[in-house]
Amino acid sequence: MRMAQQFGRTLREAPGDVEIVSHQLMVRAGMIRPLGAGLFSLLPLGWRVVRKVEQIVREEMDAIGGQELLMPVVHPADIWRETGRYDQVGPEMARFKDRADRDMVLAMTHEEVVTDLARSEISSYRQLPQIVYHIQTKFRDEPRARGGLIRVREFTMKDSYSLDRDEAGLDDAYRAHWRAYERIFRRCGLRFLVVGADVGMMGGSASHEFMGPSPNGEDTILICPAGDYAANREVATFRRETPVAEDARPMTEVETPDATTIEALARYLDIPVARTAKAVFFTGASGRFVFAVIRGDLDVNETKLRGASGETALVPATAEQIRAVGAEAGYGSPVGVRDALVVVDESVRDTPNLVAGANRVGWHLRDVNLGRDYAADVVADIASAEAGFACPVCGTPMTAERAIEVGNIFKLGTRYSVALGATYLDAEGVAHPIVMGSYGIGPGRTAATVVEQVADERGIRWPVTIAPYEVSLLWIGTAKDADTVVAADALYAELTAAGIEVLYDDRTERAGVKFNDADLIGNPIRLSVSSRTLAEGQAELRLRSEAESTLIPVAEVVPTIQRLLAGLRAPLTGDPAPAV
RNA sequence: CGGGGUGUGGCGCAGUCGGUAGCGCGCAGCGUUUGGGACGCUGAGGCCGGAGGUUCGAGUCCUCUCACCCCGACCA
Repeated sequence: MRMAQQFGRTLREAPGDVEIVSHQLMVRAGMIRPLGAGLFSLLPLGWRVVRKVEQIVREEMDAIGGQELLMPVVHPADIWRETGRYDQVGPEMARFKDRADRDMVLAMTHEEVVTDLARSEISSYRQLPQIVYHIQTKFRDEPRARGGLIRVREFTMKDSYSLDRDEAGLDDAYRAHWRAYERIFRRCGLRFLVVGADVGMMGGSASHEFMGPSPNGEDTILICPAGDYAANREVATFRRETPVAEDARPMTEVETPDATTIEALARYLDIPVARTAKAVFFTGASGRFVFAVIRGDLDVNETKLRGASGETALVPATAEQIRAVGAEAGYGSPVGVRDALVVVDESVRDTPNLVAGANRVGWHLRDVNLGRDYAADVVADIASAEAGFACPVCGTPMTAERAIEVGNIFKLGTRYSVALGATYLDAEGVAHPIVMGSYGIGPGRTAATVVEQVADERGIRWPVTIAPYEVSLLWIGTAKDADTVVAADALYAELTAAGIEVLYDDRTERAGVKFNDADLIGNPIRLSVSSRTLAEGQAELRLRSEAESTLIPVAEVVPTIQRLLAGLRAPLTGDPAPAV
């Protein structure tokens, strides 16, 4: 491609409201342009990158037996009503009516449609297993889009679905996807981790996320440095300390003026925060009051609490709701509360004689004990894991890292096939629901996450596998320097003929402008010629990832670049590196 | 949805006490320059997010509204 003809220009400065590095660089490099909140056009340069990611995804999905198809973006609401998600999913699903006043939705995922296909296409165990996938637009009306391509409202997603006879088949499909995803992200040059995750609105029995570590990530993952464990903080567990061995003492009241926070309380009574009990109040989606109790040094993890309480959603309770169950904000404890689901963290079960609220302003209770002074409806792990907490497997203190979710895999089981009646007949003629899995990757978000990881102060350093072009070719000098332009034109033709992807900066610009744009756009190899190099019959070669350049004879440009490209590709694809 | 912020030419910004809009970059033309974002001259380009109000007069003051960004809530 000749840059003089390229649609979309580079910018010296990013728009003022752009914050994160991938967003800035992709806008400056002329790869993306905003249309509205969370809505982007992909310009030719950016679209090439995303298409390359998609192509890698296709190849790896095909390699595990996936069959590509295409499902609609617009769905009748009825099919979402059949699975119950029409009411379960909130305003993040866009809804509208067609001209005949029928309720319609914009697809935010495709379990319903693929299950509908399965119930009409699959009738026998002989037709299973199957993996189908598509790369299709999704719309999720996020309450807050942010970070360029990291969190958008409209995006394309590769989603695949496995259809199996039984759990063992699902396990195979799940493992196959796991391996395929590892290959995909490795080929994209992404640094990533696989972590255990929450199943969320998808339902089902297991889920893992593929996370690209980045300070701009929206998720926190906990990692065991010994390599024994990695999980999203939403679900991360940790090894608990051994229970405190201590006889229960009689409960007594103590006046604690102005001690409305755990810290203030511990200071006032001169006790460790770990000897206090903290109460946190929520109203569940069912309308039930959820009364969570946890030791003062820990925090409640809402995802875990949701699971333990059986509620699909939790919102903080209001002061009136808190008083209605007999508690008092700031001085709350489960002692004497009514009409509430009391969920107690294991830490409280394992630590006797805690200081807890008296449900009376200015008063606390000493030596409160679970079972004697109040009852728990549920005792569970509802604590949030933090950096430094012990690995649940080996006990090593874990580290916490921010990361971007680039892919996820779910074992769905039979939730959708039962709801929609997608069944097959086994060899005995008995009907069974199809066992399903669903698996997603966001190619645009993957590309942006790579940028987050590889950017330097000059711009992007694309891995060769997903760079918009393999080579940036530029001539240095003036347009009147006809010989230089002729030589560069010839190199462009020669490289292109050899099947090498070249972005040719044929513009009449000064050297600095061309170098800076090449660094910004970030193709892995830069080749430049000028009257100076040509006088020696040479061209200058430089890798975007390195500071040093070398001169090579013009006649050897094509084989040299082919060798370099193979060398850059090898560590990403697992192909053998060429002999040097 | 709560809190904070910003809307002035394609991009980055200034605009004081209310007096009829400016700078840098970019863009077009000409000339000089030419290996890491050159210089000079000339020029094009703005309903100051929108609506209402106050005023002789509003980019500037008031009210409402819209959009975008950040933090939080939320979220596969």
